[in-house]
Amino acid sequence: MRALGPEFYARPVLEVARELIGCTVEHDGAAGVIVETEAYHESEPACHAFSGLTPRTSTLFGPPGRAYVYRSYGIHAMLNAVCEPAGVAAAVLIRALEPTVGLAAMRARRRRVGDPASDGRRSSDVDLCSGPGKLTQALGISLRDNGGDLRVGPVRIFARPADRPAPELALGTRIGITKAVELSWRFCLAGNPNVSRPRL
DNA sequence: CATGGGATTGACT
DNA sequence: GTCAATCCCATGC
Repeated sequence: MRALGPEFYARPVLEVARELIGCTVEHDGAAGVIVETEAYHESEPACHAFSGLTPRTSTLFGPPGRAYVYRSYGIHAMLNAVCEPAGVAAAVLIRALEPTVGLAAMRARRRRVGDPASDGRRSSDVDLCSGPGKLTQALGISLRDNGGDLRVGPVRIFARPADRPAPELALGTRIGITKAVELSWRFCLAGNPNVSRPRL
């Protein structure tokens, strides 16, 4: 498998968001195929970089092909791929994966600590990575991964195998935002059960 | 320096 | 369907 480099990400963010569907995210021995993404761009108010360069958004304004990881609701880490040329702030939020490698490690990291009653209660493995906070927990991705090179790691993204046809996509509006809610900048692998709710 | 608000999730009614 | 948890950081005095 080939890790994607800056030339892949240094393009319009909507294009990258579409083409990341079917690619593979890997970290610390666990991996999954991307089945859901959202695009964010400095020109629209839902993007963290809308109000300019701050310490928090510096990764977004930096070179493409890096990880932008931030904390949401004080609890969850969110994984994004920085896109467009350096100086233009844009990123693709990775929202859901189909788990492929390291399922046991994912289950262990997703198991709630200090709650033995929850062991074995998981309905199925679609709960492992079916949301942006879930997949970072399952893969062990944390804020320390912010700014890391997605070609080199520790978090890496690999190209979709060239011998397979482009997947059929469904698109809709982005989830959990209060501004620019009308933009259809969410992309899903049509019919995949690992997509987060609401399904498209 | 104090305050307020999330690109969410899981537990509960 | 409702709701709390929890922390980083942007903003404003």
